[in-house]
Amino acid sequence: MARSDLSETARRLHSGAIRLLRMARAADDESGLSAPKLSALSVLAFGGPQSLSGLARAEQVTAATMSKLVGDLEAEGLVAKRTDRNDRRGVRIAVTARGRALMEKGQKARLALIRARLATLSDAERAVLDQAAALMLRLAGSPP
Amino acid sequence: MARSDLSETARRLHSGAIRLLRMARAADDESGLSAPKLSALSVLAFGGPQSLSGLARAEQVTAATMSKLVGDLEAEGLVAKRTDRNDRRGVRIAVTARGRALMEKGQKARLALIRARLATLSDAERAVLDQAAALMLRLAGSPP
DNA sequence: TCATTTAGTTAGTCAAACTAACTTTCTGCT
DNA sequence: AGCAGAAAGTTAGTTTGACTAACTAAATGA
Repeated sequence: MARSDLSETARRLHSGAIRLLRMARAADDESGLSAPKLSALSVLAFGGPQSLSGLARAEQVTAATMSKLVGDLEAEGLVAKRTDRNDRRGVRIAVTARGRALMEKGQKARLALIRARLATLSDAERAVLDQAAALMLRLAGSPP
Repeated sequence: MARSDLSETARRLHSGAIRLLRMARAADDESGLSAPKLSALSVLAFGGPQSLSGLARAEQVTAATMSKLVGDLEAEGLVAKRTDRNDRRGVRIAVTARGRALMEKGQKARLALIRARLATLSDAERAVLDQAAALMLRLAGSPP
């Protein structure tokens, strides 16, 4: 593949990802939670209880930002925060059942949008996207 | 493809797109412009001069938000704004040479990141991503 | 023991998003 | 022609989410 083809693929991939996420974002309003909140809940739901700084790192924001956001989530009963028994400087943050339910609802709506669109494709096309998803995660340095 | 496979593909595609864009965002700081500004400049650079409301629609924000942002871009000499001769209620906004240069620089940096990652893949894998990009644009209802 | 580092919180600031209110211009109907 | 309603854009006010700076408490290692 020539250099210009690489650039073209990069450009279209970038553009495709942006548009796909914009489309999926339309479903977020239903949960009544912002994207940052949903995202943090998702990290907790899938990764289990975290320290505040761990959560901030996962979300690529500062501890100050995450401290505020977690405070809000706690006030809304979506996470529970308590002193870390192994290191009393820190806290452990866990998602509550309510928080998990809301997060799953939000995610379900988002994925339903994508899934409905996927259903309009052929099996071969879907297989392409399946492989591409794994490649994209690899490109970004994340585990699939 | 079964329903659960569809959901899994949707989940991984969603996740892959998020991570890919997060990775690409690392390059944005170099241009000294925010993502919203770069995005608006991009729309103007590729789509030609626009009305303010057209630009707001393309970026999926309100006219108020875009009015402020365009005001800033104009102050920075990156766009030129003038009354629309055909409808004096409105304005035409065009990217300046300076704005275009900055936008292209920013985009170049972003795509370079993706391209470098693409270079680590096999030809077959790249072909998969190329096809996937077109499919993603189709899924999102955008022209490739 | 103590200097340094780490974990988290709070205050202040800024950008970007929204809504509301407003002015100007356009459109279409009477 | 006149006018009501709609469209285009601007400004003010508010909220959220991001950052930095400053701080306290706890942990670490010399």
